[in-house]
Amino acid sequence: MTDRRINATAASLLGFLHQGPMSGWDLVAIAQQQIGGFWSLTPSQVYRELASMAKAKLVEAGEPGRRDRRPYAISEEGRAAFREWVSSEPGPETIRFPLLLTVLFSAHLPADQLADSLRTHREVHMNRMAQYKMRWEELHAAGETEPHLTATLAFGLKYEQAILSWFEELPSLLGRANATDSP
Amino acid sequence: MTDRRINATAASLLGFLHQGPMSGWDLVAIAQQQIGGFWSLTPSQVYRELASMAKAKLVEAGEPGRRDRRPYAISEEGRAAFREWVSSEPGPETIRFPLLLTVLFSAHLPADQLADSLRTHREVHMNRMAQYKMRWEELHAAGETEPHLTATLAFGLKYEQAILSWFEELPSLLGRANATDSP
DNA sequence: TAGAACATGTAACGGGTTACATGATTTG
DNA sequence: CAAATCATGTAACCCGTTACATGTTCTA
Repeated sequence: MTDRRINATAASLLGFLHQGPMSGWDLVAIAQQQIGGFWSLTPSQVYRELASMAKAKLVEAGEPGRRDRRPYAISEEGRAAFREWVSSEPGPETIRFPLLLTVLFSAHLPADQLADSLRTHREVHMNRMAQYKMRWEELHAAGETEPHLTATLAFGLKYEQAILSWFEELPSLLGRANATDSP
Repeated sequence: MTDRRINATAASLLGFLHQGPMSGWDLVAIAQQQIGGFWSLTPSQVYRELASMAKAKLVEAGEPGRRDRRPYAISEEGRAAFREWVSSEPGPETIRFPLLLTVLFSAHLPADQLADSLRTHREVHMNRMAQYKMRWEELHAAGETEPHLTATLAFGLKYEQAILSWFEELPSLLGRANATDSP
């Protein structure tokens, strides 16, 4: 009887709650680790979604434990809403990459400033790549039980690799003036 | 004296308006082609931003031509606001890929439904890749004058290639049950 | 015992999305 | 002349972001 379709962010919280009751804090942490690479969410959002889902009876708040941890449990209606969401067509992906706007319009920018930005962002992605690789090793060392986790992590690896590869060919595309590496 | 910082969407419109006055319709088209791959925007947004920028004197509306085309021209204040934006640090990229949520939670989904979604999305990306390749050829045939366009297009190619490569290794990660190709 | 990390929230704003309305021009 | 396409917009909603407030427990 859930007539209002839930959004993807709420749905992902419900997805995690299938593993058992969790607090907002737990959910932020697990979401950051498992879907952070392709689905960002902030603590504020999590608490708001939890509150609104509680109102809609999709989850039930338990008694606060130590440090006010308030565990939320998924309800039967919650499972139904989740099932409905997961079987609906996933929408197209959206990507918003400010750095690429900067690159496109970098004729209006001193060359060294562009190079700075590129260097900074490249480092961010190198770090992310390193993180993903570590996680990949961990998963495989642990015996590889969860193919879905592996599959999404594989996406992260491909994605970061593509970006790094782009950074590498950039200097030759833009001309050495904007090289990201030093002389 | 522009104390309110403009947002990236407005900034990109100003960026395009450096080429000369354009109507909302023109801007939607050019944005779709040149930044659509990493920065989505809708007609509604464009018209709203134009209206608000006109109010803030960053652009000036001209007389409507045929079919009510109303050309907007960037003003001196607009150039200043753009310059300020382009020299500010570009923020981190955000990506939201609903299909990956579906994959992560696909234990709650019949295998054939997942396979359907995967096939559909894979085709979308194959088409995008084909588009990008055509555009790449066009640019190079035309004599390669604009390195920034080339650079952003190169990103699109890398990105789509990464996604396609991910689709290809998916069956082996998820087990043949969810293969995207037929027997 | 002070400061760091934990934990939960609220309020407001901005902007992305969706749905809808309207009229002009072109083409079959 | 009817239908398709071009072109501009408005209104409302939802949701992501940011800033802030508050109290708790751990640890150096």
